[in-house]
Amino acid sequence: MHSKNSTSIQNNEPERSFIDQVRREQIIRAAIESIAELGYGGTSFAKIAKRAKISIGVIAYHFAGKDELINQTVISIYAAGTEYMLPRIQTRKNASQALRAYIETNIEFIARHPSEMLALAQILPNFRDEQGRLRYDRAQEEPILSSLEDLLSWGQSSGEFRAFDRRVMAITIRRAIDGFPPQIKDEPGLDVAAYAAELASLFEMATRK
Amino acid sequence: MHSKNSTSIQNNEPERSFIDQVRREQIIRAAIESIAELGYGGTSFAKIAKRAKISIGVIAYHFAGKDELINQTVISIYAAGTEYMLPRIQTRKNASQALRAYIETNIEFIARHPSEMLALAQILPNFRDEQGRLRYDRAQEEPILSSLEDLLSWGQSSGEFRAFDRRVMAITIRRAIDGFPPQIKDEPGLDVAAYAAELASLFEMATRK
Amino acid sequence: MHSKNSTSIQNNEPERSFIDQVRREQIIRAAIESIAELGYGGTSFAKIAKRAKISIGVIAYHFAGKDELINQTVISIYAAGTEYMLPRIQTRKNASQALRAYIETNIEFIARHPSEMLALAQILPNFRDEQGRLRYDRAQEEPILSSLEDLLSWGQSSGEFRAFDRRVMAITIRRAIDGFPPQIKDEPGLDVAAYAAELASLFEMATRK
Amino acid sequence: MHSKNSTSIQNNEPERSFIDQVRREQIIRAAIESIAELGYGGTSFAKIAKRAKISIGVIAYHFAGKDELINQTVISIYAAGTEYMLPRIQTRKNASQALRAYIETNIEFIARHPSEMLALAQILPNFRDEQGRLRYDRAQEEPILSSLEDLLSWGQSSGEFRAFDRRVMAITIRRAIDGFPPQIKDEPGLDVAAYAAELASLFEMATRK
DNA sequence: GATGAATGAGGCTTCATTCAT
DNA sequence: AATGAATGAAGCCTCATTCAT
Repeated sequence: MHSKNSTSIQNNEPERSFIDQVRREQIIRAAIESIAELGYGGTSFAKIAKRAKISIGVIAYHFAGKDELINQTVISIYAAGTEYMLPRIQTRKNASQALRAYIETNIEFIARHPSEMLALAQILPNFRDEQGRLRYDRAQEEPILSSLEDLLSWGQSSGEFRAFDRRVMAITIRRAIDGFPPQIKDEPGLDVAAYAAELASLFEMATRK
Repeated sequence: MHSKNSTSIQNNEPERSFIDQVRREQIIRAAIESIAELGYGGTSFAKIAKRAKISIGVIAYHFAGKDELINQTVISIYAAGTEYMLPRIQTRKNASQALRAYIETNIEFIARHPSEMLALAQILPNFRDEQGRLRYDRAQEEPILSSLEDLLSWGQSSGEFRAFDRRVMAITIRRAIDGFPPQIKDEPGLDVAAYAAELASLFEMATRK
Repeated sequence: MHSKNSTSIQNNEPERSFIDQVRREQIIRAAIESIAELGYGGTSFAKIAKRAKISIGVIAYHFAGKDELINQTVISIYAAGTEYMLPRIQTRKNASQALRAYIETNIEFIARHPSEMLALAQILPNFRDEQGRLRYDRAQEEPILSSLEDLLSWGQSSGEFRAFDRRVMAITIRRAIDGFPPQIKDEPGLDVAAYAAELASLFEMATRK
Repeated sequence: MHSKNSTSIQNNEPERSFIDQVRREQIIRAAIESIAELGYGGTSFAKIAKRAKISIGVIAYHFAGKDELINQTVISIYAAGTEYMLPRIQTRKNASQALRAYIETNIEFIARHPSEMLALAQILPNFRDEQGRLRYDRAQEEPILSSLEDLLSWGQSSGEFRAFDRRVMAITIRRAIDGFPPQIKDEPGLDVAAYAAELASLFEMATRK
């Protein structure tokens, strides 16, 4: 098995057998849960294997190494997020509505996938190469910020939004969203819809003319 | 040496010789730099010792263990932050001014102490006990959030601020601030004052009536 | 499949299907190339399988284990060597000519089969049993040395050669030949015929009366 | 401890404590014996540690890694060889005597240090880097061959030796010497002096006019 | 006939910690 | 006050082998 396809998003993936796919998903699931619960540093092949009730060697058989496992985990989470959010955000009448949808949909997704998002929040600032450089640095976040800035740009040119610095606004929105996973974990009974609405209103005030 | 300060009741800090204090600060400094550069997981006693040009044993001698070293590092950073920010934030005429000062002062401090804040951003979500529970969880952040909510409450009762959920607003402000360290690291030439002003304006719009 | 050939008594080789033979040769070829390039320790079933573009399991299916694969590889190389050299060495008029032919033919064969000989030079001193004893020790080389000593003996009794210790001479000749594979690998443009002639002359001087 | 100084012969070595030196020598000795007995591939930190009656971690403490241990082992063996042989070979009246001394001294040294030489014969063709390239390739042997060629050159210009290819002769002499360790191991009762004398005579015949 | 899947042993390395000096 | 030395646990990874399909 194996075959790292690293950080690239392209589809160099070799065809995989059904059983291989199932195992990989099972392992990724166990990895997500372990990282969400014990943190990135607290997660090891041994812990993942125990959680998935398989032997350690199975992980090494299905993934080329720790790097590939983590990478695939990130890809898997991003894919789930995109699949969920894309149709809910696109095709809005105006920028104001689109921004509200963007924020609310993100918060909803987080509330539905708290483990995934906690895991992601652990992996992103901890996953590094041998020299200690972050594997997912600001450059990786660029497309996310860019598309958000496009949305803000739309609102400004349409006259809905005031003249703010789009980059600062985009970053602030992202940080508000990214900060939600620990929130929901700490307070599981939280009214998610209300939180999302409050956050959307906050940025509506912050952006409007 | 050794002795966690939690054991001493009266003073909360055992008397330390001058040389001991110097060594501790030297080690904490090296720890901060290593964590900022290599991350929490990439930092070990060995790396800290090499950076401080001392033997590994010295660390074990001056700190009871890894936990105490990290704890003292956090305390040291918080102390520096409080010392810097407290006089600059207090004694403001109105809540609106106070909020602006709060945000700008925080951003300024981060820009002046990027390593400390990067280290803190690494420690907080990674420092765990044997069971995997975060040592610094939401509960530890409570006082910070509370005092910020007090500020917001002041603005609301004075009529300066609109009726928003104070907790959501406080969290969003904190996340905006906490997200700045990687920002300044990635883009060292960034105009900090402008960024701070923009952020302050953003939340001024978001809070005002 | 499987079945070490040592178990079959009569034939010393169980009947093999055509496809089985082809596969075995393919695997042995890949093994030779891998060992020649990466060394004995750097070669594994995984590396061989990748080079032969087959799955690891195939090797296990066609060979009872690593031992049998290596054994068959050695046998295959020896067979090729014998087939090449035997007709070129036998039936010489005198011992002096025979010795020259022996040396030159050996060097020629090595130059034509550098991978095989490099692999052999890796296997012989590394292939061991569970107790760490060499599978191919001095005893295995005995027939080769003996036949060479016979040649030397012939020259001494015919009066062509002086009275030297035949064993020491035989070993020295073999080591001169065995040392050639890395030579040719390091310097591919080497004039092989000249090297062989020089070596033959060297031992002509060393043996003649 | 640690501090690799790799393949370089220079003395970048940091000062070492007495106890550290003793441990390093002890570990190197155990490594030599293990490699001589079980081969390069059969030797591991675990085997070395058991032989030296220390824990595995001790090896990791005193050597930066496997590479440094093997490197230091080679250096140690070469140093012993040079120390033994240099005074016995230098200052000879003529080239013929010098060549005889060279061969006999080498053989004597091997007979006195069979484990070292067997270990060396294992390490040289097996010690490789991550890409599979030999750490000690032909280039490393160059100085040895060169000094031997110088000796041969001396004999040719003095009129003692005939006009042969010095490189081929030098290589053949080296291979004759390098082939001796397994010889003496296989036949411990061997008359070393006789073997050495026979070999010296062989090359005397091969070189003389 | 052939393969993908799984396993357990063993490899080297890093780590925090303890201890004698 | 400081350090060098040692340790055992745990980490990831590679390997030859076995087994069910």
